[in-house]
Amino acid sequence: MPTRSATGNTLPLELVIEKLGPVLANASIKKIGQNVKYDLIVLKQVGVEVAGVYFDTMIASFVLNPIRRSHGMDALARELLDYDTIPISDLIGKGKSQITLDEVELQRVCEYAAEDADVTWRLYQVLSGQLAGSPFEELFFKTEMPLVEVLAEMEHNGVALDTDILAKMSNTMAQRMAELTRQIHHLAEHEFNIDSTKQLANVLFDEQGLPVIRKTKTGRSTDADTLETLARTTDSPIPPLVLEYRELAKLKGTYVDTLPEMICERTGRIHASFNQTGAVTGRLSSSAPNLQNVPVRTESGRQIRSAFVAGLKDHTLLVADYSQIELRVLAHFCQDDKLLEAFRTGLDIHAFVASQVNGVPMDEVTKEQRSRAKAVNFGIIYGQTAFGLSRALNISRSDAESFIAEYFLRYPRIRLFIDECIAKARRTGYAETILGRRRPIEELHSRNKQRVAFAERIAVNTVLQGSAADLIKKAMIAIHQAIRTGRLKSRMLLQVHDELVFETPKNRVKPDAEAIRGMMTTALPLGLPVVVDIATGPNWLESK
DNA sequence: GCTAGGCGACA
DNA sequence: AATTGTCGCCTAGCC
Repeated sequence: MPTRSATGNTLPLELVIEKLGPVLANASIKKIGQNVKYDLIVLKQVGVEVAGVYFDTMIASFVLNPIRRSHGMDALARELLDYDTIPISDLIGKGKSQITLDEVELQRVCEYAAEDADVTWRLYQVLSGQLAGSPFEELFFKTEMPLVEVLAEMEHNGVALDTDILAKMSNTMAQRMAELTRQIHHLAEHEFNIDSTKQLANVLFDEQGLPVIRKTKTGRSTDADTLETLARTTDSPIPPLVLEYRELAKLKGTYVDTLPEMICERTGRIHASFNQTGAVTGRLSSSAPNLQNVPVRTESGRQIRSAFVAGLKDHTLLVADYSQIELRVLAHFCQDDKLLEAFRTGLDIHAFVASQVNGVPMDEVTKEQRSRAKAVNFGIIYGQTAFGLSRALNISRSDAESFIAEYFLRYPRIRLFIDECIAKARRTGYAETILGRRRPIEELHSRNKQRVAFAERIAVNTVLQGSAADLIKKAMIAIHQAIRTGRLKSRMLLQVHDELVFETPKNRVKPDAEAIRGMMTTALPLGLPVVVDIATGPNWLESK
């Protein structure tokens, strides 16, 4: 049964369904136009390109458009289209050839959307039959599909930005960068482009005669690690200046000067895209702009968060984040008694592990011991080796080895879980999350040892990262439902993997916070406490 | 204009 | 070789 696409070309249904499997397994398909404004761009591209390059994307919109329709999202799409006239051409202009939409083209885009919705609605009905009773039923019908609407609403809500704060930061940073530039050029005894790693390497390693620490694929590394080593081990004054310059350049270029340009004229807010299949593990991704990597680690970076504000009168931002969620998921899967016990009694998990591994009481754990335990805890999630740990902690490899050995001695069931993840992936060809989301993993049978090791790390990490993603998606759907029924007065603005940001009426903070906490902690039954920390404040910095 | 590489922001 | 998953800025080099 061939299905007519938006462009009038034929697309065999069998092919569509064949394609859908990997989407559900969240394989290699990178782009799904699941958000309204992006969908329309995609349709425009499909109209221009036909089902070639943009094939995968088109499939995705086939699946997702009808859901929007069934939830009355078409009005939302029209509303967004209105103000997205300019961003559409902007976005296309970014990577593709420049296209400016005039009135006529805009009309055509709308027609494509309508026609596509008709076709995909029929397709969806067929797919429903295909998927009913399949292993993907819960994941597809109860999670990913309902989430489409949640994401559409989040994108529609947008987040308010205080541009005055950023403008002031920009000025301060520009001054400091000019001063750093002057100093660096003076020390190098000539001007050069500090942003160019190639030119910087020439200055540092050729002209200044500093030792090469590490090589990249094409040259000599000048990354932060390298510059820190140079700052520590040589008496050249240049590396620390470059480090400071780099930090400022990154913040200014990526956030401080760029975010204000992304403000929608009509709404006065930033409407990022939350991409539903942007990550192979089942996590969301965010783009245009990416609001999932807004700085928080360094003090100057953190300040950028103060520009994200509650944009409605008598509202506050409310931030709810899962505490140690991936470690809790690990505890859920491996059922290690000591780990479960630690979470059930609400202990500081890193300090607890440190006390176990070092054989000292909890209250005698040093900062050093705790931070090592923390690094190992994260390392487990990433499939770390002794070499990797030694580098991360700046300790000897043998120390790292003995620490890891001691760790697995204390937590044998974690070792068992890791081995089972790998064995299962080898047997079935995929890693599987708590909701049955699958990620195909091919390289476990490779003859290349390095690739096998990589595949093994993926096999473990995907289960943990993906299950945590499943959990928060479930929570988002529940919360969205409560918002729809009016039980909650908050609006969902952002998702940052283990964190949700809301805009909440000030007089509703208490009831909404408790309801949100309740839905986040019970989104899926893990068999151990799930802890959610909640904070409020006038901006994203002070809500912590 | 487009792409690859280096780098670095986040969980 | 050496810890998972993303997005995006900037440069350099090719067309």
